[in-house]
Amino acid sequence: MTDRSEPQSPSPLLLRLQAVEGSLTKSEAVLAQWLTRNEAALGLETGATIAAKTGVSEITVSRFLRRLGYRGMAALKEDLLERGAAQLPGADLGLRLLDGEMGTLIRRDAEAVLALAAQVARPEWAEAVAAIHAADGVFVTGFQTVKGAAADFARRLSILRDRVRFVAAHDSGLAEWLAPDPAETRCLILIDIIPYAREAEPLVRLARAQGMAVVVLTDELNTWAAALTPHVFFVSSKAHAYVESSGPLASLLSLVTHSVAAQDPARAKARLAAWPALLRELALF
Amino acid sequence: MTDRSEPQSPSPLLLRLQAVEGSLTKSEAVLAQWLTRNEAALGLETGATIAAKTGVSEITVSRFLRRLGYRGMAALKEDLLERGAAQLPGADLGLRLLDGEMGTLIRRDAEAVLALAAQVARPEWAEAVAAIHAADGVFVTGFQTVKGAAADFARRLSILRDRVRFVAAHDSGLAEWLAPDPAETRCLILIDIIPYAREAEPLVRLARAQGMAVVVLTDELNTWAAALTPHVFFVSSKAHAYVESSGPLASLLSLVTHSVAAQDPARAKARLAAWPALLRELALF
DNA sequence: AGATCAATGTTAGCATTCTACCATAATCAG
DNA sequence: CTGATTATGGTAGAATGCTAACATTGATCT
Repeated sequence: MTDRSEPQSPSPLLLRLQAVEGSLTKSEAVLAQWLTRNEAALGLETGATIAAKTGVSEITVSRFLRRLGYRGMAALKEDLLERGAAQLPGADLGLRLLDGEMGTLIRRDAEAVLALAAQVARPEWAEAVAAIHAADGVFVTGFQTVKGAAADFARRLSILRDRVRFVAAHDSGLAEWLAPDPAETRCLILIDIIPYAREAEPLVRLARAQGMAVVVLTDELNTWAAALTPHVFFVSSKAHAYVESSGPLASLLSLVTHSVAAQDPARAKARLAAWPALLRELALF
Repeated sequence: MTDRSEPQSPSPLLLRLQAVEGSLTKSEAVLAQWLTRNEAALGLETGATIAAKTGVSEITVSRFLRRLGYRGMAALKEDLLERGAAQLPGADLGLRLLDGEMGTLIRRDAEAVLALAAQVARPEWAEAVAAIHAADGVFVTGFQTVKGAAADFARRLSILRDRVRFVAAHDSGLAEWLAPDPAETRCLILIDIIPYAREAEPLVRLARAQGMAVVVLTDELNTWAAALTPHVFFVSSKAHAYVESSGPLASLLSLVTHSVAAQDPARAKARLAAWPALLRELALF
C-alpha cells in the first residue's frame, strides 16, 4: 500500500516523511524538517520558493518530492487538499498565542522592530551608511549588555568590508586612534543602551575631535549623543521585562550591515563567497 | 476602520468580493460565487484551472482578480496566507515606510519575532525553563556570528541568577565539564544558527552523555539538534539579506531570560537591584 | 435593423516551474 | 592519500501560468 505502481497516494505527507526518516541525507533532512514545520502553509509554496527558504537547490526539492512518491509540488498539494482540511491559511496560529505576559513582550519587540522603519527613512541614515562605506577604517564599540552584539556586528561587517575593528576601551585598538594617519578617513560606530556606559560620551567627543564620523546606535532615552553627531539612531526600549531585550537593537545592526553592503553589492557578494573558506582557517570560535 | 484611504489592500478575499458585488457581469458573478464557495481550497488552483472549472476563459479570471486588486493568483494566495498569520500589531505605524527592500527586511524580522510566540507556547518551553532554573550551574555557548549574542545572554542571565558561565570551545570552562561533580545538576544552553559550527553537535552529545539538560536555540534549518534533546527552539531565518539578521534570535534569548527570571521573581528583582553597584566595580568594558 | 460599446475570447509572448542531463563536491573504503 | 560512490548543484529546455493586444460576441439604444 505504499506507492509502488500507483502514482497517486493514500498516505499524507507526514506519514511519508516518517517512512523515509531513517535514511535522509543532509539536504533531505533539512527539507523534511522544513516541510514538517510548514505543512500548513504549503499551499502557495513552489519548488523554487522552498529551495530558497531551505537553502538547497530547486532540483533537490524536486528529487526529494519524488522520493516521497509525489510527482511534483502539484501532486503534493493535491494530496494535502484531498485529505480533508486543506486549509490554506496558517489559521489561528497567530493571535491567540500573543496573549499573556510573554505575548506582550513579543509584541513589544515586534513593534520596536517595525518602528525601525522610521529610523531607516531618515535622511541621516543614508549619510551614515555612506560615511561608513567611505571610511578607510571602521571602529565598532559597545558596552556591557550589548558588547557581544557589537562584537557580532563588527564580525559581520568585517565579512563584507575590510578594516573593521571591534575595540574595547582598554584595548590595543585604542593605540591606532591616538596616532591617526591624517590621510585616512575613519569612522566610529558606537552602540550603547541603557544603562549607559560612562565611557561612551567622552569616546564620541574624542573621535569627533579627531574628525571621525561617528554613528551612534542607542535607545530612545539617550540624550547626549545627538549633540555630538547627527548620525544617531534609536530603538524603542520600553519592554518592562526583567532585562531589556536587545532584539530590536540586533535588528537595527543587521539593517546597518545590509545597507552598507548594498553600497557595493558586487564587493559584498564576492567577500561573502570567500567567507566560508576564511572561516575554516579560524578556530571557529 | 482599517482600510479606508489605502488603495492597496489590507482586506481578505471575501471583503473584496462584497465590495464589487453590486456591479458584476455574468462571468464575474460566476467567478465570484465560485471563489466564495471554494475559498478554502484555492491553494492549488491556478488561473487556468479556475477558468476550466467555471467555464470562463483564463484571461477573464486574470482580469477579475485585477479588478479585485490582486496582481494575480500569487497575490491572492499571499493575501489568504497572511490573513491567517499573525497581524502585525503596529503595522499602522510605518505602513508607508515599510516599502522597498529595507521595509521587507524589517517586516521579516518583525514577523520572525511574532512567530516566537509559537515556540514559547510549546510545552517543552516550560520544561526547558524549569531545567535552567533548577540547574546548579548553567553553561552558555555560541559560535561565530552569534558568539557575542550568546555572551550577552550569559551576562544577562548571570545578573538574574548565579553560576552562569559563557564557555568557548577552547576555553578553560571546559575543564569544569570534564570533571563534573556528580552531586550537581548542570545545564547547557547552546546557540547556533546557520552556518552551523561543527563543534556544536559533538558538544551537545558530550553534555547529554554527562546527563546534562541541553537547550538548543537555533534556526528552522537545524536538523541535528532535535534528535539529541527535546529542548530545541527555533527562530525563522529566511531574510535573504547579505547576512542573516540575529534580531529575532536576540529576542528569543531575551524571552528565555525573562522566563527564567519569572521562575523566582523575588530573587531576580533583588539581584537586579544589586546589579548597578556590581557594575561600577567592573571595568565596564 | 443598425450602430455602439461593454464583455468576453483568441492568439501570442514572456515569465515561471519543473525536470533531464551533465558537472562538481562531499563522503567513504582501502 | 587515491579512487569510487553518492549527494548536490548548474544549465537548459519543455510545460505551464499569466497577461497584452487584438478579435469577436452580445447587449442596448435609437
